[in-house]
Amino acid sequence: MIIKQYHNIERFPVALDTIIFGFDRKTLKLLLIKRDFEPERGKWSLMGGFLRPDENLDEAASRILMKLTGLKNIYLEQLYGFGEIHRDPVERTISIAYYSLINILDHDSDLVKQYSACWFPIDDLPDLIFDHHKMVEAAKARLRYKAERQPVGFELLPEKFTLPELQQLYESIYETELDKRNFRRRILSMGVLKKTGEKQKGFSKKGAYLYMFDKEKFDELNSPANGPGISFKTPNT
Amino acid sequence: MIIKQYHNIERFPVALDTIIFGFDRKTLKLLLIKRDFEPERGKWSLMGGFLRPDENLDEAASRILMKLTGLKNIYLEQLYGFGEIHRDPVERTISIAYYSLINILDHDSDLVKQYSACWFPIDDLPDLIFDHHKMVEAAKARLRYKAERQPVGFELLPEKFTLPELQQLYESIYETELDKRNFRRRILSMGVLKKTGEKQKGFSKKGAYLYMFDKEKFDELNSPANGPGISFKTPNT
DNA sequence: GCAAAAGTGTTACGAATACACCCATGA
DNA sequence: TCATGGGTGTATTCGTAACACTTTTGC
Repeated sequence: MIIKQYHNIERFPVALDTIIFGFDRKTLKLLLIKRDFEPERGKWSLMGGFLRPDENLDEAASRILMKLTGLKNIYLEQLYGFGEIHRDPVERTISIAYYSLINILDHDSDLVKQYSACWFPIDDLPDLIFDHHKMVEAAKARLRYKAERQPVGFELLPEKFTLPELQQLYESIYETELDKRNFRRRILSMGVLKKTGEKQKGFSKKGAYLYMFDKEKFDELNSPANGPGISFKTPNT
Repeated sequence: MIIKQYHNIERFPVALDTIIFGFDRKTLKLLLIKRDFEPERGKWSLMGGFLRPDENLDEAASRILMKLTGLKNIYLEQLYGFGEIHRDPVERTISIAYYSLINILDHDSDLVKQYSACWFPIDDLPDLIFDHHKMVEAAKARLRYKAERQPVGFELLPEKFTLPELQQLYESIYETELDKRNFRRRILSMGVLKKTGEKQKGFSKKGAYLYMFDKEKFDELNSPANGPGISFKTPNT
């Protein structure tokens, strides 16, 4: 006999909440939405939604991210499952948190307006509903972990960027200042940056060289054959 | 108006599956159970169960671990949420995987018999049902990560243990051989081991000194005030 | 010509690695 | 007495950290 479903067990709504990181060439930011429904109407929250029967967790998170930003094929990674009994006052809900890294200039600002969404600097966030602040803390920790081993600029920066911008990004992530010379040496020694030869205009008088990520080199270095791959240690200076 | 539940959304069974690591002073092992119910009766599987309304995720994982091992207050950490649509052929189920570290000698062997459970060496596992092999891979990776920064022997070894035993454990986790002298230096330099003065009898002719973990020192070093804490890098030799 | 940001090299220190011999004891 | 596993020290290499001056150019 084939069983068609389990018996005597409870079923729960499964939510996906996404921490959306962006970087505007100066500050690391999160995209938050203002709730226009109860409970907690008017408060700030992460973008979220419920799992549907026809999608797996990654697909659901992707759909929810798309809904707010209009973006597809975005870096998205599962973070942690949150399941405190009263975390959602409406009904017992299990939430799987995801975090994503997007180029802040790419997103669809009409959609963002529609959701009364807003970018907040990571070190100056408003109060959040439910346990969303815990999710944000977990995402910050995970991003630091990830940045130690991969140049996260892949996702957070535009195609071409300068080393001072990349350094600025790392400084935001680690909430610390880095030494220019040591940072350059380390990041260049990974061997995954290509100098384009072009210089950035407009920002500084001298102008900084624009770089691109060399995805081929990166994939090569990160292939299983080459072990754990490149690494960028948590820096002190 | 206060809403009592969400509308027009699907609800899902939420399962917890636990990867149970043990170490028998020689080999790193996993505790698996033989399913005596359909589907996949007779195949091997991780110990699992469904979330109940009156417990959070950690509590549920704890209860399930207790059910098989008889052990309470065990190291248990959430790993990852698995939610492929057809991962469970009976019904769409979301599973949150946990891994736990136990001292293999502590568990209740009657319970284990009752479940037809069995310890398998980590490098010689049987086929597992559903996506349980993926869960095991994730757990192995996480354990390596954890062992880099904390002496996992806290949980996997008995109260008193020798350095050769601890080295054996690390060698199982990393699936590599380590240099005795370098291992000792590194592990002792963490400053979280206490030499008891006693020697182990029976195993080797000379006898090795027994050590204990110094939990106070460990907590001190890992307190937020002291930054990221001690670390044990992935070794080569 | 000067303010503002970009770019560059060297030294010092500490951590990780490689490596080989003596010690204690039970059989 | 000898076989087995336990215990110890040093030289070398490599990565990280600390640190200050020159270059370019828009104003």
